[in-house]
Amino acid sequence: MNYSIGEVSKITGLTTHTLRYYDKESLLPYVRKLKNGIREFSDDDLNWIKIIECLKSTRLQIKEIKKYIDLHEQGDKTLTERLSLFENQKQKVQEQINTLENCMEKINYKIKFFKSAMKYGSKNVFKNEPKLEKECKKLFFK
Amino acid sequence: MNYSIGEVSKITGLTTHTLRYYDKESLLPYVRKLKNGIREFSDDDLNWIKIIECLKSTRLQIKEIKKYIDLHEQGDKTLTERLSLFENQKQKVQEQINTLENCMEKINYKIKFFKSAMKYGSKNVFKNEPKLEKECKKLFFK
DNA sequence: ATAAGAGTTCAAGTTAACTCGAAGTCAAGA
DNA sequence: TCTTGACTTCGAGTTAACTTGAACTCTTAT
Repeated sequence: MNYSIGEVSKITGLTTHTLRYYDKESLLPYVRKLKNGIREFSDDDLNWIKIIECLKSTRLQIKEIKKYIDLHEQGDKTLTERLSLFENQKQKVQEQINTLENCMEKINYKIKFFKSAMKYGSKNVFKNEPKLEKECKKLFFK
Repeated sequence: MNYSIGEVSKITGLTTHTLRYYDKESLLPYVRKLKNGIREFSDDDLNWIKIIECLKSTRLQIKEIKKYIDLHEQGDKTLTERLSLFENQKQKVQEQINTLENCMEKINYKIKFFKSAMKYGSKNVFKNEPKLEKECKKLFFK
C-alpha cells in the first residue's frame, strides 16, 4: 500500500509539517518521491516512523536517530557500531524503567496515604496505619 | 541535619543556580531562610527534592509539580484533588512503562538481528534464523 | 475555474527547563 | 585583609523539537 503525506498524517497523528521536518532531517530515508516531487509513503515507511517514535519515547534525540540511520545506510560494515548503539540504548531504557518503577512505588504509597488521610485526617494516618509509616520510611528515607 | 545550598548541590548534583530556580518557582516551600537570607536545607528538604526528581522523571512539568505543592499547602481539604492528581499520574507512568517495555522488545530483537547479521550478513539472517523473521513480523508488522 | 492537496524555501516564534553572567552586597573564617 | 560562599536582581542565551506562517508553484478532481 502507498500513502500520501496527508494520509500518513492521519494514521500517525503527526502533522504534515512534522513529517516534512523529519524528512528534511533525513529520518525517513526510504520515502520515495514521484517525478512531480510528491512523497509516496509505503508500509515500510510507516514502520520506520514507528521505530522513530519508539526511539523517541526512550528519549533518544533526533540527531542520534539520524546517526543510526546513517549507519544503517552504510551497510553491514557498520553492524558492530549499530550493535553497540542498541546495547547502549538498552541499558538506558532499562534505567528509565527502573526509575519509573521506583516512582510507581512512591505514587502507590501516596495514593494509599491520601485515601487514609481522607478517613483519619493527614495527621492521624500513621497512628491508624503503622504499616504506612514503615512504607514511608522505606521510600523517602533510607 | 542542616545543609547549605552548596552542600545540597553536591549531594543532589543540581547546581546552586538550579536550586535557587526551583526555590523561586516555589518548588521548595519548606526551605528555611536565616535572618541573613541564607537558605538552610533540612533532610526533609532533601526528600522533597527527591520527590521532585521522581515526578520530573515521569515527565511531569514543573508547573504541575507546583500545582501539587500548592494543594499540599492548602491542607486536607485538597486531599481528593491530590488523590486524583496522583491517580492520573499513575496511569501515565504505567503507560510510559508499557511503551518502554515495548521498545525494549524491539531493541532486543535488533540486538539479536545485528548479532546474527554479523555472522551471516544482514541479507541472510532470515534464511538462517527463521525464528527471527517471525519475531520481526510480530514487532513491526501487525 | 477553482478548491484541495501536494510541493518548495525561509525565517521567525514557541516552550520548557534550565544556564550563565554581571554587578553588587554581606558575613565568617584563616 | 582577603577569600569563600552565601545572597540579590536582572536579563539574556541555550537546546530540542517542533510550529507557524508567508509566499509562491503545480496538479488533479469537482
